[in-house]
Amino acid sequence: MKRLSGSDVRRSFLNYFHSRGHTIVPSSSLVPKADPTLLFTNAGMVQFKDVFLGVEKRDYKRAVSSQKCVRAGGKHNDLENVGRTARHHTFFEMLGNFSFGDYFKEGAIEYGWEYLTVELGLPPGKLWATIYQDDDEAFQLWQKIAGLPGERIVRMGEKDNFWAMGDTGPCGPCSEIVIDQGEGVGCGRKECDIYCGCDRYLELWNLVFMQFDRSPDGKLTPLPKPSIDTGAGLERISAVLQGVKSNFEIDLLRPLIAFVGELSGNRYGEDAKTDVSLRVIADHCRATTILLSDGVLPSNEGRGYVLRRILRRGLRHGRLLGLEEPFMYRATGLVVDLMKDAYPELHETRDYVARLTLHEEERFAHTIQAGLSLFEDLLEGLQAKGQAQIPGTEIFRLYDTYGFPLDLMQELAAEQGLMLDEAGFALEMEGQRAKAKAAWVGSGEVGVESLYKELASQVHIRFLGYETLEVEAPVLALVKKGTLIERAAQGEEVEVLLAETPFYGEAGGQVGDRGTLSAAGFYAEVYDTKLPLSGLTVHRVRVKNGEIAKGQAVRAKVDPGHRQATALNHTATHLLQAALRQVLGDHIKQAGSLVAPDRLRFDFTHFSPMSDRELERVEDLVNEKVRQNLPVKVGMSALEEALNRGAMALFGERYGDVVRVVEIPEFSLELCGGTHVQATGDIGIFKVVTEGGVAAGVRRIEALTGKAAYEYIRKEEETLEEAALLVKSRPAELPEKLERLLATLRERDKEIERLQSRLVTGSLARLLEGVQRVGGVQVVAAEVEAMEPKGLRELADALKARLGSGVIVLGSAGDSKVNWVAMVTPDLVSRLHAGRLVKEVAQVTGGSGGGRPDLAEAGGRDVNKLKEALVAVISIIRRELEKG
RNA sequence: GGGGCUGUGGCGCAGUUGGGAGCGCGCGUGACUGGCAGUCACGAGGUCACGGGUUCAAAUCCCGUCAGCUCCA
Repeated sequence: MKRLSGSDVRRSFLNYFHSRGHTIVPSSSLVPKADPTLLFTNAGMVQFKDVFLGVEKRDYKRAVSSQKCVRAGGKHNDLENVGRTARHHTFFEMLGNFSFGDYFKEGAIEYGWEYLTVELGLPPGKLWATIYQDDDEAFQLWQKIAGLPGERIVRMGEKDNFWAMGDTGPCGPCSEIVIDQGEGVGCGRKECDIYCGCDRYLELWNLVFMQFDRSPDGKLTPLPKPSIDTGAGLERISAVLQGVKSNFEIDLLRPLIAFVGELSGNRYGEDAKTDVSLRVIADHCRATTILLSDGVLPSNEGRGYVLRRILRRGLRHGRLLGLEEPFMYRATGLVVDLMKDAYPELHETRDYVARLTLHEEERFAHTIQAGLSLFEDLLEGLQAKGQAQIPGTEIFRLYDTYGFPLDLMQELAAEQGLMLDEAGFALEMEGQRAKAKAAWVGSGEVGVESLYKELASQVHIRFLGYETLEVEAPVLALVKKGTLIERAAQGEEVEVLLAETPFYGEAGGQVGDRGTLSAAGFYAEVYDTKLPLSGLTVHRVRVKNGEIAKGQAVRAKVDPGHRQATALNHTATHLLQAALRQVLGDHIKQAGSLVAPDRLRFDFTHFSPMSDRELERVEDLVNEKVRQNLPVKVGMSALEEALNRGAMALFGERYGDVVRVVEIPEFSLELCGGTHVQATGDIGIFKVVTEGGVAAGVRRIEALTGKAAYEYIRKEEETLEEAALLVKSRPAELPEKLERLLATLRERDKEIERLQSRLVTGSLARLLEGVQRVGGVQVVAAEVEAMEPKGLRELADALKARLGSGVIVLGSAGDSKVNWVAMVTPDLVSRLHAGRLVKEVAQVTGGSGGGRPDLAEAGGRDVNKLKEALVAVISIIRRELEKG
């Protein structure tokens, strides 16, 4: 048996199969392209799914790869097990060889056996094979090729040894190669055998024999070209070769454990509890680093949420080890060093990954801090009431709203001798799940009309719009309100299908063309063009003159102005995306796009609002490219080749073998079916109008080009000039001028305040002279000069101080409004309520009010009734005093 | 896709039934002072995220927008 490092194993695997006619295919991203059903790439075959399905063709029939994989969330959820076992990981690498209709069972078993026993030198006597119960063919092959005795070939059921991609589609039996590590490994029980779940019998490699196609009714039909898909965990094989009992002790993981152990002052292997934490952190550091590097961002939903959970779980275990300061960001660099040979892209994103990890660590520390103080308050309250259990609703609130980790709560509660009402918590959680699920129903997709599907299968429409804007072609079909018709007359709105068309149907965010259809005695306006299915261009038409009939030849003419204006925006969109990637980073991906003749809208993935500076740099960069007047090159290319050259593809989009590529030399390369300008200079000016958020992690930019951009800038300029004119200034001096104006304004405000307080003291004497006595209580009821509630309050305060004891009611008339303030000194509040008093007074002036017993405010509308209301004050006070 | 929470001086936050915008730290000035956050006095600093609505009156209630946090899918 050879003793190989993880990197050596990886290399030897790729080389072994390469020298046997397999193409080495680089690992695909952890974010599966064109597969929205899958959260993360979780097996080597993911990137070959369409090849197995026959949808996609590649120029090789044998492939080998070492694939980055993540299992966390979804069907394969290993998250909670990670760290507690020797084998579970969130991130791992899967080695696999693949045959697409080339060699089958025999070849797969031959290669598998030879690689393990000859190349790696594993002892044949220790190897076993499991097969599917009915697969006699595999049984015989294992005997013949490997010379395995019958008792070391074990038949297993459907659950273990029958593999399927989904409920329907390719599937088949599989066969696992298992190594018996001897009695010293695993559970150690005498009766331990291959059916035991322990590590003594370790599954090394799964060979999948894809040989059936399962139809929706469950029937299996043999595939014409059976295929092979295999997968072997790199970590497992390395563990066996390095003679260690756990995946975590191999050279790819051990340095991480050592690093974290050193940071926290823990030695691996000394304490079972801290060992779990060390393993968790080592694993989660790998997952975090690689997920971030592949463009996943921590967020509160989807993939990003899984990443956040992994990262935070790592941090939680860091705290258990006593690491309270950020530390994971330091470990990401080590991950890069351990893995960069195999995955060079890690190197490029090194700093970015560390930065983001640190950011997320700080954010989590913040969350914990906030949660801790809330939790302490909660405990205090409960202990005061003598409760020994924390209610589930409270736990849920902390968890749900503030993200406070459940296990941390358990820990803290236990310290205080308190219990958690976990059943109650589970109930709340269930309610939340049910709500989310219920909301999910009903948001179904809109299906393509069946008529279109039928038409698409019958006709083939050639699109000529890239080369020409004018074509003469016969009418294939006319559709009105979802049904086929024979003819359409003047005034009717119908959908027209032509045998050939220069019209671009709405696709890839670019709006459909407009134009005209005409023939002798017939004329119609095309107001929109749709592409409900690939290759099915539908013209939406309003018949202006004459009649159109099926079979008739018409002249189809695209509105060139509309097309050109749209092209400007489309090319500009490509420039924008490239510029965003250059300024903000490679995590920028298109998340939506609208290309219209009058504007463009671009949605992209980014974690925070763009700063003014960033926006400026993006806009500058695009305009620079416009001025360089770069040629826009459009060509066809093999999908593979285009992707290898780094072409931007749309997430979730399926592409054919041959794709259209739009290139702006040394700046932008995208797969795109849209129409573009000849050279970037045609765009003229590029101007961003808005930047904002649409969803978590998605930003939106709206921008203008060409004439629209020019007009926009001109309009801004006019507004500025107008504003400058208003303050008798010029645009360039406007900010300075406004600053001065604001300063004087502030001065004035203060001046007014000063004057008002002088007014207060001035009117004080007059008001004090007018003190009346009602039943032995001093009363001031007076009108004062126009004053806001604030001024009135101050005046009343001053009066109150002078009076010592008494009641004050002040009214002040504004333009069409009366303001009232009433005060009652503390010694009188038991007999008089300022709120009730002022309310009644204000009602005389057609308003209302209220407030505290000692201070109240009110307002009214009828300025002329002010005097009358003041007279009423006296009688109201008299009445109230007599009552009490 | 569906919930919950938050947004108030530079920072951290309080603000009760709608009725006087506050606290701590920081900042400025002055005086005092041998200290571990020196002490005291005075002062500057606010679009209560933004926009509507209700009301005599909104930081407070209602609706919307933006931003952030957080849970579920």
